[in-house]
Amino acid sequence: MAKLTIAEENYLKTIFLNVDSQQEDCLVNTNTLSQAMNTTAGSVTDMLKKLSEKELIHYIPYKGVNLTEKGKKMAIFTLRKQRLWEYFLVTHLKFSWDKVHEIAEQLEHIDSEELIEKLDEYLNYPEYDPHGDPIPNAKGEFPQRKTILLSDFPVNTYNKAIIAGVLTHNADFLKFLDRIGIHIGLEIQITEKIPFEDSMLIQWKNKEIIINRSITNNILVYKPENP
Amino acid sequence: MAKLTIAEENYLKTIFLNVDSQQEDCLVNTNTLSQAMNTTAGSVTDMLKKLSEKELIHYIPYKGVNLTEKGKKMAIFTLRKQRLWEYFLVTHLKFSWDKVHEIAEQLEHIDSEELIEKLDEYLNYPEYDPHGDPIPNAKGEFPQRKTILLSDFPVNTYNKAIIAGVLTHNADFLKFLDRIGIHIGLEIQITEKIPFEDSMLIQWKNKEIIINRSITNNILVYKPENP
DNA sequence: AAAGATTTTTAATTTAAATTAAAATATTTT
DNA sequence: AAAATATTTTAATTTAAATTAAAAATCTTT
Repeated sequence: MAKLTIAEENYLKTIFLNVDSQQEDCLVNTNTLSQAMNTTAGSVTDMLKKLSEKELIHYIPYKGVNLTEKGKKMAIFTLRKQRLWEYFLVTHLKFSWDKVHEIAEQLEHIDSEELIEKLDEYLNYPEYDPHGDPIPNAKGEFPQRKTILLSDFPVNTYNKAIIAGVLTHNADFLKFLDRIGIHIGLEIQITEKIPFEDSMLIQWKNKEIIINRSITNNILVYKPENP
Repeated sequence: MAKLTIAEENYLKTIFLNVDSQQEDCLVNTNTLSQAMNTTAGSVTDMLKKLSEKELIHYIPYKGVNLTEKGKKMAIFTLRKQRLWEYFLVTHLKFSWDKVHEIAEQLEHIDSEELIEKLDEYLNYPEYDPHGDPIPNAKGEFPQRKTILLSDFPVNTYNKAIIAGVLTHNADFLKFLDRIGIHIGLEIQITEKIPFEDSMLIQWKNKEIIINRSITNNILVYKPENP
């Protein structure tokens, strides 16, 4: 695998995360990247030219970018590193899930495939990181799981769900979830949808709370195996 | 603690390692540093000016450098990080001691005190790394132990020694030690000194070998508690 | 103590990445 | 479809670090 600079790895990762979710040949535009990476459009254009030179992206000026197969491979490997480190930090070093982001951002750029494969083995090949994000395996394959947004959960047809992950890693949001007791793996019951702010009434054990769309739009869930 | 660049941390660490062993107000010179760091004298001078600006070193042009208290603190913290990571790589991820150097060189620059303190706790506060180098604690204090070079061991007065550490981390040297079965903690018996190449006859269990000065000059030993 | 050798510093360049402001191109609105 | 607005690119600077070659200082030798 060719060696990339830290900035290059970060760009590829960000492009991957902004293109993946959407349709086939969708392009990410310059501004989206400059915002996601907290930099300016000018800096982004500069870097896009370099990445295009190296055949890591398909770049159409004024239109946007896409990853090449090579670029996608690198982006997925960076994600793999990031998520394995996050898993290690939370499960072994006892970091809280709202604090691991910055540290994993640094650790993910350590350049050693052997390190990552040994770390993966040591951690016993986890499939999901502490935020519920899938960890690609050494071949770059993601584990499959059908999840939906809590906000899209069909209350009428069914009403039990298990928390699978979160869409934002914003520290305040994560601390808020800690505070109310929501964590990955928790089984909740969705009792009612309330029009005001698209709120939902959810409950588990002896708890019953109302959360609005700013919460439900950021939580992924799946249906339990045995209803 | 003020934040340093990777290059700055490396310079401080190298100065520390080249000044520490010798007398009180010894100075390291530019050329020593350029060789130790695989760079040119010109680059070193540039960096020395910056470090001096930041009051991390005492720099006397044409004479050499020394660390200030502040610089020493930073250098020791960098060593702490490097050695804790080496310990982790060998004891937990099962790396061999000849392979950890490059990776630890990268890991030591991850910027998070909390990470290091949690790692230290997780590792159960080890005092020596896999090469036998002392790991400073969170206060910057080194464990104390009286070791001597195997080549200086007084064969006549006493003849048992325990391997404490190695002075070079050269991979071929370490693999050689693996090959002949010498490892940290091994108790050996020093049977004889032989003038040719300052060789020594050493033995343990059913093994008996002769090693010359290029080996004995790079091995640290100490005397067993109960002779 | 002067000549020659070695070491150090200075100064001019190079590279990767970021920033800013101006110019060019798209998109949206009327 | 032209005008107004958004976005994107270009070009000129900035910063950290490294390199190279020339100039300056120091050390060694006689």
